[in-house]
Amino acid sequence: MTKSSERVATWMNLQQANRVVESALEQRIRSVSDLSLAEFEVLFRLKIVSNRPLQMSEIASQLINSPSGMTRIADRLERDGLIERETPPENRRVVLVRLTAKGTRVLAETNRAFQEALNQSFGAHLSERDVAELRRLMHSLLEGNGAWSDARCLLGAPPAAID
Amino acid sequence: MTKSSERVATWMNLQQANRVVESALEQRIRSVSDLSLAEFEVLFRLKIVSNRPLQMSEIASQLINSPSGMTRIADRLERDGLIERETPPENRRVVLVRLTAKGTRVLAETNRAFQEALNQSFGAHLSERDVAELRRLMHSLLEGNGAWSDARCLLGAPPAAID
DNA sequence: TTACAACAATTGCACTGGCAACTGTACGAG
DNA sequence: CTCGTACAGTTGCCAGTGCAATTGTTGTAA
Repeated sequence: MTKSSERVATWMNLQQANRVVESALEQRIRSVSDLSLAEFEVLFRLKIVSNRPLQMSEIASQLINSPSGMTRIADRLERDGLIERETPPENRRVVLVRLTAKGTRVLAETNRAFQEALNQSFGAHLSERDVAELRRLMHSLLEGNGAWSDARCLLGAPPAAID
Repeated sequence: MTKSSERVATWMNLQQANRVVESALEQRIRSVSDLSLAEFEVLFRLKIVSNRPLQMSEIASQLINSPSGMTRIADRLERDGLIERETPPENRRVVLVRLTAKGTRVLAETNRAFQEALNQSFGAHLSERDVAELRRLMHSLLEGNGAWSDARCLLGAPPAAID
């Protein structure tokens, strides 16, 4: 197989793997809550990755979706009472997003299902070593495309416990 | 870092890498044609992966999108004169999709851009060895999630030349 | 002070894609 | 033969998302 077609195949498999895992996670999350994967990820960022109120743009850049998309997701989460928006007086341009008590509770419950599904997806045929190797490769891929940012990952930051 | 949070980080990086590469490819393709990435992939399957007319459902299962989604994409491609639909007399349930001459031409042009973008995305920081390793991992991941199918990849089938 | 550029977020609009319901076809059981 | 079921594809409808334009805010230069 040529170098070029090897890359095509790899790209296709990457895409497929992503979709398969994504849909497994989405299904599992929906089975225990009303959250979409995107909504869950926002809550996850707020509590487990950062554990502090975040600006809309911070969350958006971490998840690589457009500002407008972020606004929509926040709309839904706010409507359901899982987050609160607040513009700080010292900079009235920004909007800080924080979890509500309900949001924290729902996240904790949903996170259990998420972790289960994740362990199932990655644990099934991948050794711990494989996972580490995979992460290294993703790291390289992101760097190579100028998309690496420490803020975007959990690097070195163990997740905060959920109370 | 715990085993669990390692997996979370890996999953997030996988997702990010996928999005970054996807958007790079999409942009590059759009810069030389009117095709979306999804539309390009259908043409690519028809000519380069299979090089024969395919049923709607065959293409859909390879790309893992819903039957209805496949119909919409085929609608657009047919409207633009890139593919033709034909129901064979021996089984009037199915619809065979084939490339038109125009479709073949557009694909050939667009494929050049696609390959360039792909080589740029994967070639930048990944050695040939890395790419092979990545593919192995994706293979495991798909198998572990019951989503492996030889039909879905290029395994062992060198791409046909585009005339 | 005023004018202007940069920035954060939101809104209007259009498009894509999925689910569920539907049409038409093939095939097996009785 | 005919009925019922499974199958392939399409359509109606709607949720999610991105782009471009807009609002409101901050900082800066004249």
